[in-house]
Amino acid sequence: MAANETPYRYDAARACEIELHWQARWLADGANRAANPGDPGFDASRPKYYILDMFPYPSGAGLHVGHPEGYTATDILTRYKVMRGFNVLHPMGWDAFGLPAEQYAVQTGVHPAVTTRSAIDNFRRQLQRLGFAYDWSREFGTIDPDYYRWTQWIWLRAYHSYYDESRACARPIAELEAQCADEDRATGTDGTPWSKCTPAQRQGYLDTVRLAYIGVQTVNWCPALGTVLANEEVVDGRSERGSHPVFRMPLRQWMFRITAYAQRLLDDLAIVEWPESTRTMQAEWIGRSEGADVQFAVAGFGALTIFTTRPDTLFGATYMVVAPEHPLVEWACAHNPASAADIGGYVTRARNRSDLDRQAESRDKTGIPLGLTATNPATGLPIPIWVADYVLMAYGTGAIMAVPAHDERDFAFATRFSLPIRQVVAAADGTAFSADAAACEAGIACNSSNHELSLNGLPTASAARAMIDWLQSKGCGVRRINFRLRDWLFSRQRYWGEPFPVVFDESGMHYPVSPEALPVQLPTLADYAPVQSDQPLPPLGKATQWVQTTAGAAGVDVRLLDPQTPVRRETNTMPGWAGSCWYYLRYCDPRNSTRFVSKEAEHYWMGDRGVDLYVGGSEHAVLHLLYARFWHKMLFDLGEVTTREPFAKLYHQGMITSFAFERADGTLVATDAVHEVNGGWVETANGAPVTRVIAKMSKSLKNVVTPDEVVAEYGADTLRLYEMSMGPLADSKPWNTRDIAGVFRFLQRVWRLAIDERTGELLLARAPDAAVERLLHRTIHKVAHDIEKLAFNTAIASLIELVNAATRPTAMIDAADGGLTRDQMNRFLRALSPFAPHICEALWEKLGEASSVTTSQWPVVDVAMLVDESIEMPVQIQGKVRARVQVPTAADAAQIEAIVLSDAMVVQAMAGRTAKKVIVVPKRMVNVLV
RNA sequence: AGGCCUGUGGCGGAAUUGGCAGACGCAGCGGACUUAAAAUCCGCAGAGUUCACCCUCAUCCGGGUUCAAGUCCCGGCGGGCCUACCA
Repeated sequence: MAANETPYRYDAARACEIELHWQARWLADGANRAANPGDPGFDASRPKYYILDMFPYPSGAGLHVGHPEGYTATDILTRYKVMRGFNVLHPMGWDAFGLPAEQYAVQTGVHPAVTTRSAIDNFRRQLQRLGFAYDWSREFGTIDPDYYRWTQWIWLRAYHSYYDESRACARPIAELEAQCADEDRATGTDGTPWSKCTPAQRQGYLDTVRLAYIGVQTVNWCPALGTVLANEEVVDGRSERGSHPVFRMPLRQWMFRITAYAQRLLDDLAIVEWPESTRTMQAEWIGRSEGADVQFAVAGFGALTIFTTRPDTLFGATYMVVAPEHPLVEWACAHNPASAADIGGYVTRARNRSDLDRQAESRDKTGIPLGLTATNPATGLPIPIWVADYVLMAYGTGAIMAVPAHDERDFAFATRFSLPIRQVVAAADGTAFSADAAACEAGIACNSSNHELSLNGLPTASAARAMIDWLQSKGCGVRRINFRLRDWLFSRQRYWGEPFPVVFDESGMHYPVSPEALPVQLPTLADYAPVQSDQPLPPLGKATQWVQTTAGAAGVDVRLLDPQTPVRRETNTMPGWAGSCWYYLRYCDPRNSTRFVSKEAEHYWMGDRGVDLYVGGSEHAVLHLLYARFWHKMLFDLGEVTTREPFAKLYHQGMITSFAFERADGTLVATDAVHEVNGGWVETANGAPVTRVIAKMSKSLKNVVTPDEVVAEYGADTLRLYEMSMGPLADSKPWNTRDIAGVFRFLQRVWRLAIDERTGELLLARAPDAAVERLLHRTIHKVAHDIEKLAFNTAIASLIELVNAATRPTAMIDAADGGLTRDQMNRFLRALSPFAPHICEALWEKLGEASSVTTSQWPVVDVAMLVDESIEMPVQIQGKVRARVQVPTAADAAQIEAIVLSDAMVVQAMAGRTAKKVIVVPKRMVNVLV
């Protein structure tokens, strides 16, 4: 009965029908295609805008409602910018190589090429079902040979380049080779002139300067994952992914010399419009510190060099510590057989301890004396040298001078082993030095003089300068800037990644594959499982036919190697980050088969400052965003791109969380094990009360929501609108299924405003209501303003207010009464369309408009409609609101004051007292002080 | 341990950045329509107080600046994120 009365209602079925219809049409019409310069239909007079979402990694589980949050935001902005006359590039693709896909394949026994493709298909289906205005003609995946061909090409560009410190940019390594030959430069450790060097020696030298180089490094080896990991992928001594233990071991690996770019990566954080927190995290990761290298003489050994940020405390250095891996340790054992066993024992224990264990013991310092002394260059006194694992080989020089009086770690160590503590800095505020804690703050140097130098009385900064000057004059120290950032380990012992375009001959020398021979295709391997072992064994090693080949077959330039030469391919693969380092460039020109991106397309879409808006999660604040910046800067130096930075403006959407329930003991309960009892919640099994808390969505808590289920129940427009109305884009917000009904009802009201649910006929007002017309102008104005601010929640609130104001009461039978006129409806639909494009298309068509609402112009606002003739102003007496007065909008402060003081309510509230002072803020408020 | 962010009704959140706290939505309550319900429409709705009006109190707690503080400053408490022996 009821259904018959309103057969044209906007319900889930109708929403879905409309959405599928328009999604198919957009795709068929190429509605969201962006034309490149030179393409038919390209309009050079329009400004460009490049809006990018972070590359999704398609997992087998499909999308959850967190994914579309950022995508909906960028979609709204895209549609808005298009209506504003911009050429908008808004692409989507897939980051599909890497560990998770491979792990999933190993678990299921289905080849990653298969599982990845089906995951991509599923992601694409889900995204298209939400009606996002991506230019799907630009879609690609990192696993496409047409794409990774260029990933390999960029790697080769780095391989063929070195960092010219004098010019602070990357240059072709051929230039350096030519210089070496011209000058017959002595290279390497033994000083052999270039002309006398063997090819292997020359290559060895060049490998010390290449941007993509091979070298022996202490790496993070994760036996459970069967691969090594980058520093960025290791958290608390465990793998970031899967949380498996990670061990340190030396290995010959491909690296990127990202450290050459440390200063520029730091400096250029100033020219990007990024969240402060993200810039801070990158700056801290790069970790610049200023200080000095200081040499301490060790009898027999030579100089022990340390790095310190506090050269001003050199007089307080009472002992030294080297890392267990430091060469001095081995030397000490060789020269002091008596204690060699003890030292060796300590070093072995320290080395076998994973970083995780070191972490667990945290402040409990361990160490053992080396039985050596060094001479403190400032005091001339001998000080003992210890080995301890609180000093890290990878930072600085792997050795420190210990100043226990002014360094917490050294203080803890000195206390533990009863080493002397010598104060050399006095607190600036005169606080006396206490022997139970280190005083690390800057202060005034004291007890710091020898017969040539006195720092006494100098504040820390100038004391440090004076000390460095003195050390430099004595030739035993030098000013130095040190970075925490280390070179980027770029090899993985896994199958599912880009192969390196490089081969080795029998002597172990490496040769690049020539660019024309790219891509080096990843061979199809039936057994791709990682080998769990103590030693890294790349799975590609099993493809013996592929690995063992000839220089000619591998595509090595004949000028480098005779085509018949037997060579072995590199069996490591690139890490998952490789593909995402440059995908934003490929989107500019995704089908180019002769260049990674045409100069013209790159120049047009990247413009002066790169991607205009980049939206993605803050979890990539360091890893992806640092790597991509590094690649971009290399490409910039090599003349391949035109901007210094890839992403001009970055925005992190917040996480969508969910509810879970917590027992009295703090443990969590799955949502399906709880039910609501008059306003509270109890655990179904035992009736015990539980409290609702906010938690991450997880399978175990049964609180994961997928877009598919929401779309089925309400439609895509409702899902989009709900996610945008939840709160500020940047905040983390809990999903509350109950709230979705609110925005769904809003869309139903929009529909009902335009359509008679009983007949399906248009409902349009005869004449515009003046108040509604004013409100419409204000709404459109506010929505535009809010979209530019990415404040979608408040934009939606104002659209709701407008619809509520325009909604005709049920009792109003005549369709031509109330509601919106055709012209008003037209403008309203255009303003709503970026948020809920499908329903707007359907109603737009009902209005008789021929083309799509998405190609219409953003409605024009009459600024005269934004101001009223008179406004109500609150009047405070003594800071409390006691009255409201109506004043002309144009009234100045004096006129307002006059109106206020003559107002009956005000007079009454003042109770005969006289105004001592009247503060008038036009258009805001009035405060009368009596 | 340090750094950054954050704290507003029963709930998600607004507040033009110092100017009427609680927009909008959820949940709730009342009314109209209906035989009834659903749906819809119209209202109410921070707390206190003898309907209402008024008044008082109210943006985690305590101080401060100001004619005026959710907003700025100082101190404390709670929540979140990041870093964590980096010399």
